[in-house]
Amino acid sequence: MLDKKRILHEEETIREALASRGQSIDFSPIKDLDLEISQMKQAWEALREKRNRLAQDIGTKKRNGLPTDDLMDESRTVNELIAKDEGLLAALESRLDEFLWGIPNVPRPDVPKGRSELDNVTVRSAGIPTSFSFTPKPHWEVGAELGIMDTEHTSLVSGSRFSTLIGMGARLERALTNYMLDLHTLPQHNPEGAYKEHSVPFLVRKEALMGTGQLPKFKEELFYCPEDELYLIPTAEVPLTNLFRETILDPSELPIRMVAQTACFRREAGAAGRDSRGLIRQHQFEKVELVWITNPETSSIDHERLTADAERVLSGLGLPYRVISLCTGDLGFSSAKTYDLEVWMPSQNTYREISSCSNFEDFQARRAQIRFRDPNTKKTRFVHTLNGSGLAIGRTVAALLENRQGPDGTVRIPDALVPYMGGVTEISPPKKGQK
RNA sequence: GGAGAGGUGGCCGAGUGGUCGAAGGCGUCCGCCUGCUAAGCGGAUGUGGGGCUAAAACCCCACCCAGGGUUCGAAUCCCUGCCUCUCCGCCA
Repeated sequence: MLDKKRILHEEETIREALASRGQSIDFSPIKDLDLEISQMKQAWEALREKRNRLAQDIGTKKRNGLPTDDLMDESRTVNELIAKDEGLLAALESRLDEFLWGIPNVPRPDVPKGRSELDNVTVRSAGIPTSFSFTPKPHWEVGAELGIMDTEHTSLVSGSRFSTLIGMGARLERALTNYMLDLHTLPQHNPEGAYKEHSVPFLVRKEALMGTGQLPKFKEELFYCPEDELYLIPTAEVPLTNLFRETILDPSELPIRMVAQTACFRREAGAAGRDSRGLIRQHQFEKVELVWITNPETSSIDHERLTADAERVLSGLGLPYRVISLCTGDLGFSSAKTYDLEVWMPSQNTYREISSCSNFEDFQARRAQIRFRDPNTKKTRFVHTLNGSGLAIGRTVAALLENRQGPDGTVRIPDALVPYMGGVTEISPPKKGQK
């Protein structure tokens, strides 16, 4: 959520900034509503003051045994006016809220301008696209031939966009999870500062999703359990960030670095037909998520650090990737700046997103009321929040199967992962007659 | 699922209809005292909004889990919801 005052004071700047992400928003309703609300509120407050006075006077008189009927009548009249104002105020405020909660974040000035993903800018790349002496297969074929991945039978169980990893496939997923968590949590891997591991709920309330920005606008993307009014998390960002909702932090606690491995659940409404095969776009996938709660003064540098932390996972696994800066038109609703990490996918002969690292500045903090006390002014300020995948596990499995496949279908395990695989260095196709 | 208890400021905790934004304690901050530390003494110390202001001081409104209700007046009474705890049952 944007600061209402900022909208009123820098209307033109913000209007232009939002236009750069393809949103044309007319702020005049906000101006009108705000004026109307503040006038009405002042009137309402004056009435409350009057009622408070009357109630006090009645108390005093009663104690002294004096009559109070006239004051009580007056108070009743005032109360009617108050009730009337309150009804009007509530209606106005909910209209203003609806407006404010639906406005996306303002891009940072250093975000490249553009209309769509075609205008995203490659910031750097690492490794070179894997070359093969044969035609590389898509990961679902590699996985099926290795007997480590199933979708056919799984669809009978859960429908489309679900899969089952089996044997070494499941082991690979577990190894990746542990590898990533170690990389982020162990001090020897993290000279800049280790992440604290969290194990969080997968079901959350509406308020948490409002806080991080998935609601109210993107309800159709979420799985929902109406009986209990709980939503399945689309990312660990939601429980992690909201862990600090409605808190005032001491600046010495910042930055807070958290990591959590969770399943993530997404309905993928509107993605019909896209990436329908394989592990790229599933209703449920594992992800290791990094979250920072940090100081506004350092959030920009912190964003670079967080991105570098996610990159270390890819380079550690020897996967070719590139970092792109999302242009204004491709930026997510809550984000002020986003780097996507894209891994090379040989079967598609292109890079595919495997991590998204964003700086939300105070957008989520304002929604979730996460603040800290500024030691200089002694006043509360909103923190900045950052998060990024470190990494999406399913997509990492896919990338490894594709980039490290051999002509006979054998997949070599990266050195860094071998200890986590119990010493296994490769996954080979089952011999004929075996399964 | 059944029975009961409870949710008050950073924390503990008092407060059952009016002078309560809330006693007392702890913590924190400032000052005094002190060779240093501790103790001691004095003072300050919630959040949001509005008015006034150069800025403060100051004044007003709201907030004692949330939402309703009763009342001239609610932290206090009633209802609903949420959450926590205890016991029983069930269960990974």
